Amino acid sequence: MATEPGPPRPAKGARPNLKDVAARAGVSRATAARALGGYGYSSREVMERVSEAARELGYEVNRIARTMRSGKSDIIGFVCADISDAFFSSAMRGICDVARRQGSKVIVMNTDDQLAQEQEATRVLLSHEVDGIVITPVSVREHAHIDAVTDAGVPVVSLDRHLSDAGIDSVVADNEDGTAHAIGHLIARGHRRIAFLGSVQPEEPPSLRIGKLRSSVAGPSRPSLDRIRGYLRTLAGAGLPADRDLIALVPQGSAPERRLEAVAAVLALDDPPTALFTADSYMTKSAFSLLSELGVRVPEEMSLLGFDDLEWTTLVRPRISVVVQPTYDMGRTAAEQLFTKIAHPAPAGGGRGRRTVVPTRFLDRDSVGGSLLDKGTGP
Amino acid sequence: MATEPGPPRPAKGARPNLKDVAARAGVSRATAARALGGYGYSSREVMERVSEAARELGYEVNRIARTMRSGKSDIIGFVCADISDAFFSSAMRGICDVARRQGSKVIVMNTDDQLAQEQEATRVLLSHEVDGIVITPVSVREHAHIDAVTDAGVPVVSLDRHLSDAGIDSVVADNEDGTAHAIGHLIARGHRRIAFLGSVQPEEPPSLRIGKLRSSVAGPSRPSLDRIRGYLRTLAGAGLPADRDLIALVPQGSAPERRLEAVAAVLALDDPPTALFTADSYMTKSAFSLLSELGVRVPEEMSLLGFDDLEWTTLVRPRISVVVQPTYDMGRTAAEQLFTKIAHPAPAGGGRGRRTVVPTRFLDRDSVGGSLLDKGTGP
DNA sequence: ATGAAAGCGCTAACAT
DNA sequence: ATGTTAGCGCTTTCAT
Repeated sequence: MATEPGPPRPAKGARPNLKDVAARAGVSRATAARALGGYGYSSREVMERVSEAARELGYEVNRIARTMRSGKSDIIGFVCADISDAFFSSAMRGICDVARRQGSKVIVMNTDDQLAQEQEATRVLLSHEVDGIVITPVSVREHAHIDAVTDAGVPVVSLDRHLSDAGIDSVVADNEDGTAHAIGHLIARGHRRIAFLGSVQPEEPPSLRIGKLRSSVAGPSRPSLDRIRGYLRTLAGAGLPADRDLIALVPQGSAPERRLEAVAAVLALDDPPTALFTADSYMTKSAFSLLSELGVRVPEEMSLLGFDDLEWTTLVRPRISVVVQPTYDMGRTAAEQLFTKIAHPAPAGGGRGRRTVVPTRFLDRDSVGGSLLDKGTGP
Repeated sequence: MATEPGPPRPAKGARPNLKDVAARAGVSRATAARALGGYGYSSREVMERVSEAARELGYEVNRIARTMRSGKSDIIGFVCADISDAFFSSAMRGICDVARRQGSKVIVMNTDDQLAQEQEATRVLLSHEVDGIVITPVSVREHAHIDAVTDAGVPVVSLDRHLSDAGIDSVVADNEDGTAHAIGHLIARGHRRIAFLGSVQPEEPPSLRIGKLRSSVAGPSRPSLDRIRGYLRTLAGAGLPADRDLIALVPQGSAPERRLEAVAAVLALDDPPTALFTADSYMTKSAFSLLSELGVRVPEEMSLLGFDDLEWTTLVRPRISVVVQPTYDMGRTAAEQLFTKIAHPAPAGGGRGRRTVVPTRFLDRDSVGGSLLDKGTGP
């Protein structure tokens, strides 16, 4: 039992703890903690001896114990509908990258757009003492469970949706303006009858009021509604009448057939549109599929313009013009704001909730042509 | 200070703990824990009183404290190259679904295929006391850090890659057979010169030996190499010569241009192929793009067959025939095996590591035609 | 069937 | 600059 070359080692094959390191370095646990944690005072010599011991033992702090003591877990939560969806997995990557830089990790919870699952997710995350949560809320009205999180002193940032009248920061794309720009582009190309194909939350359906001069959609801000607003606003701004028949809304999460039917119905109108604006990637896919199946030539016979970029939009012919939102950056931004709040806890009450709107970009490709009704349009 | 209707409540706005519940129910902490946890004995009456108190207080167990005591965190880790990649996000969803059923959560760590990041990821997960880890290892040889995890008594399941000679369970697709089937299909359609376009780990390059009668590729099993094996094997089985010029391998993570060049080089051969087998989704995309740009008609002038299904493969014309791996199910299966190991810890040493190979499916669509060399092929 | 008490590994307040 | 000590919230013997 030599003691000189081999100072105390933990007998077990288990992970060494701070006591082991301290013993090996011949100091107290508190000193070892200070030396390793880099806080408080410790002499250079002790610092070296301790980190040497830690290295030899392969010591790694037990973050559970640290969390218990400090209240900081170095874990944040991401609550979304479905991580396998391209929007969320891209945002997730942005969140992860920020978290890593902060020494934090991310737990993902899928809700499938079910409020009950979202409520459970927040409870579970709270019970794991997460430092904060990025959430894409199912509902923009029912947010008692989210308030409960902030009430517990845990910062929350809402992604992709503003929460009405909750003092919660949010990061969303400029859905209304992005759509407005796209519709403006169609109008500039001579289109007068432009269809809007989109999805809406079945639980929070919009109530559309289509008027001769002004049209509007009631309900709180959310991407699906804001895009309709952008559409309506631009039409009105150009003095064009809105036509209820040109607006097809299917419930979110509908079977692909429902979307196809919606597109087909619009195409079959007596006075059909000359351009289709598809307000989300699912609709864009359905519309493109159907047009392609029907042999409708794009953009010669029908223009197509969509929201959300996807890999395939440049692979098909014609390449689809789209409005893109910076999904990765939205995740990144949400996470950055979250960590700011974690570092500087708001003084209770928290104010109004900062709303960050990130710009979309319009990618002009080949799926929009001049309107057939608009004679004299060059190639 | 009425005590009858309002038994003790925690004064603070903070989360109530077991002591609060116990006090309100008028029992000891141990009893409250038993009643809530559903273990040990407790009278029906006490049980009801305790859960009533818990409900009233909005009590939720503090899992950090529970983990500290029990050693079980109800968290598992998923270590992958990049969660925004479709393969991983789909697998992730499978893992999450299983975890949820088990009352567990998932922390994701991205490695960008960097060994150093993977090593750090495993260390970090260990320090969070995760119950197990699903990992897609960067390297199939360098797995000391993974062994360290199992040595710490934490189960690991490897996804998409077998670990050579490590006693670690793995779940992979039947890359070799899936490819063999696809190549067999091409041969049956009369193709004799079939190009193989794929990617390989820059750190673990394969050494190809192309012989008159037999060809082989050295190196441990991994998807990229196994697909080459399936290709070579099928060629040999059909008595067809392998041609080194028809095999183009770019380093994984190469810029798109590199892939495009590789495809172009194969097309420009003096004796060009009549069919292209693209061994991963990136290559499929590059090949399709280039063919489309060059105006090469598929499948009339060139057949195309790929590995991995993607949304766009049915959107483009012709629709691409592909070999698909069940990504969601692979994640699900890996997680199921992980939880089995968590529930029944292996008796140290752990045996040889169970290898699960999940079948791929061949989706015969429109991108494969009869070879031009093969006269008399019907439409 | 219930309670008392120890202790998981760490950090932070206090003492030296 | 370093050591001592208490305690985070829970689970789990061990008594009763």
